[in-house]
Amino acid sequence: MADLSNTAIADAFDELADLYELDGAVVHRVLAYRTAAKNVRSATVSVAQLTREGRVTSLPGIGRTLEEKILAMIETGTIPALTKLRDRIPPGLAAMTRLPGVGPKRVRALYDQLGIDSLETLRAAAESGRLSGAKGFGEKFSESVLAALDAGVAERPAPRTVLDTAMEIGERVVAALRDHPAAVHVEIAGSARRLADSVKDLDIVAAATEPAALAGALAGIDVLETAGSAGENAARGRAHTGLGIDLRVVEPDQFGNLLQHFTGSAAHNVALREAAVRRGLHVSEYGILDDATGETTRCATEEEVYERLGLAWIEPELREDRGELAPGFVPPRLVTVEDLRGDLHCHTTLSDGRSTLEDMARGAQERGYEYLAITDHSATHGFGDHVTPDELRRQIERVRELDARLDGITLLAGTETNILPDGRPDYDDELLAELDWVVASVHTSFAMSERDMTARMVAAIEHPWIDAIGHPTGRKISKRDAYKVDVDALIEAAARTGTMLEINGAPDRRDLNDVHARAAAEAGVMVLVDSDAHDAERLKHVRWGVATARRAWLGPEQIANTRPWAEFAGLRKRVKAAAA
DNA sequence: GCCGTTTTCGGCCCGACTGTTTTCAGTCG
Repeated sequence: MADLSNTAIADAFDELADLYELDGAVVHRVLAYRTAAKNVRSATVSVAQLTREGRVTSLPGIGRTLEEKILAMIETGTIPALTKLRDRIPPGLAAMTRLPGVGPKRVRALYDQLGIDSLETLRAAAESGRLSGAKGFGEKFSESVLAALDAGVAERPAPRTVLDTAMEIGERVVAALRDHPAAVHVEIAGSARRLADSVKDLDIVAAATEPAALAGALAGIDVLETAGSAGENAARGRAHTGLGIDLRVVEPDQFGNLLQHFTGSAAHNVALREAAVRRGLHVSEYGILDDATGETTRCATEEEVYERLGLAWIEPELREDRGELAPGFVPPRLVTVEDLRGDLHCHTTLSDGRSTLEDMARGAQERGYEYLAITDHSATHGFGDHVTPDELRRQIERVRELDARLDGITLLAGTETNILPDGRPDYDDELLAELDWVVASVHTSFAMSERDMTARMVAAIEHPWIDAIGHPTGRKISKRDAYKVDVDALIEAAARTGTMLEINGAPDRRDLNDVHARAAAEAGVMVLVDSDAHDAERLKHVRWGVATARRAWLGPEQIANTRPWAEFAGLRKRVKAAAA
C-alpha cells in the first residue's frame, strides 16, 4: 500500500503554483496548477493509481504535462521542475505574499529592484526608508507593510472560526436585521452557507426597501464589537470573538444575483461564469448581461439566476466545482437531520458525559429517534473516567432494564472502545460479544507512522465485534491535523468487512470529512452520522455531521442510521456475520 | 497549462478598491 497520496500530489502542485507565480509565469499557468491541486485533493480515488492506469487525464484540470509530473513523483519521489524552482526562488518570498496588499508581482519587484528576499530584509528596507524609493512603491505602502509586520500577520495564519460558532453569531445577526423595518430578505452567504468546516469571515446579504438604512443597522447589533460603513449599502464589523462580518444590501430585484455571488465558492462561480460566457452571458453580483441584446437581467431569486443559465438550482453545500456543473448533473436528494432515526455514539456520566443514561434516552426520544446506542469510553480511557469490564457489565444491565421500561425507542448497550496501538480493542472479545453495538476509536498514540497507524486501524476494522469506527482520522478543525493514516485503505477494509465508518458530528471534528465520506460511500461503505454527544443537549450536534454528509453529496440511502431500527439492526456486522 | 455547441489555437469570471498614477497595475474576494 503506502502509495503516493492525493494530498502529496496536491501539495506539490500548490507549491509549483506559488513558485511559478513568484517566477513571473503567466497567471493562467499558475491557475492551472491551483485548479489541478484542488481537483487532486478532492478526488475520491487514488490519483497515483489512476496515473499508473493511464487514466489520470480524465480528471478535470489534468493534461499531458501534469500527468508526466505525477509520473515523475511516482517514479523518483520528486518533480524536476519543482527542484529547479526551489533552487531559484528564495524561500522567504512566499512568506512576504501573506502580507495584505502584497502579492507575487510586488514581491518579485522588490526582490529584483532591492534584493529583498525575506520578511526581515523587508522590515529593514521599510524602516530605513529605502522601500518607498522603489519604483511603484510609495510612503503608504511602506507604512502598511510595517503595520502588518508589527501585527505579526505574516507569521500567523489567518485565524478561522469553526462553523458552529460562526453560525451562532450569523443567525443572531440575521435575526436582528430581519427585525428592521426596511428588511425584505436577509441571509447568511459565503462558506458558512455552504456549511464548510470553518470560515474566515461571515458574509451576510440582504435586500431592503432602503438599502442604506439596513446597512447602517449592523452597528447596533449586540454580538458586534465594532461596525462601520464600508461604502454605499455595505457595512463591515467584527464580532466580540474577532470574527469579521461583511454585510451587503441591494434592492429586492437583485437579491438573487447577490446571494448567488456571495455564496460562492470562488471555484463554483468561476466555472459557472466560464460556462455562461460560452453562451454569451456575463454573470456578476449585479445581474446577467446578455451579449446578444446588451441587456442585463436582474434576478430576485437564486433559482432565477440558475434558470437563466439553463441550470437547475444547486444546493449551496455542493457549490465547490466538484462536478455539480458538469453536463448531465442530476441534483441529488441530500440527507437531512429529519432523516435520521437513531444515534450510535454518545456518552453518559458513566464515563465523561454530563447527562445520565435516563436523560440521554429522554433526549433521544424528544428528537423522535427510534434507537440510541450508549457508547461510553472504555477500559483504558484514562482521565479518571475509564470504564472497567465489570462496570460495563453493570451498565449493560442498566441499559437493558431501562430499554424494557421505555416505549418507542430501542436502547443499545454499547461502548466506544479504544483501539490500542497494536490494533486490538481494550475489552475482551467475550465482553464485546455481550454488547449490541461497538464503536472503536483511536484516542492514544497519535504519532505513529502512516504505515503503522493504517495497520492498527485496519486490524480494528477486521475485528469481528467492532461494528463501526468513530472519528476515523482524529482531526480537530482549526486545532490539530488528522493523524497520519491511509484513509483509502480504511475505506477498502471497511467495504470488505461490512464495518461502518462514522461522520462524527462534534462541530470541531466532522470526521470523516466531506471528501473522505464521499469516497467511502462510493466504495459501498455504510456511513453513520453520529453526535458523539456528551450531554443530552448536544445530541443536536448531528446537524454538523449531516452538513458534512451533504457536502459529500450523500443521500439518506447512503447513511445507515436513516434506516428504521428493524433494518438497521440487520446491517450490523455482528448480525450479518451470525446470519452468514 | 488546460480545453473545445466559436476544438488543436487562442482564449481562460467579474467587479471594487488602493495607491501611485495622469490611465492603470496589482490585489482581493
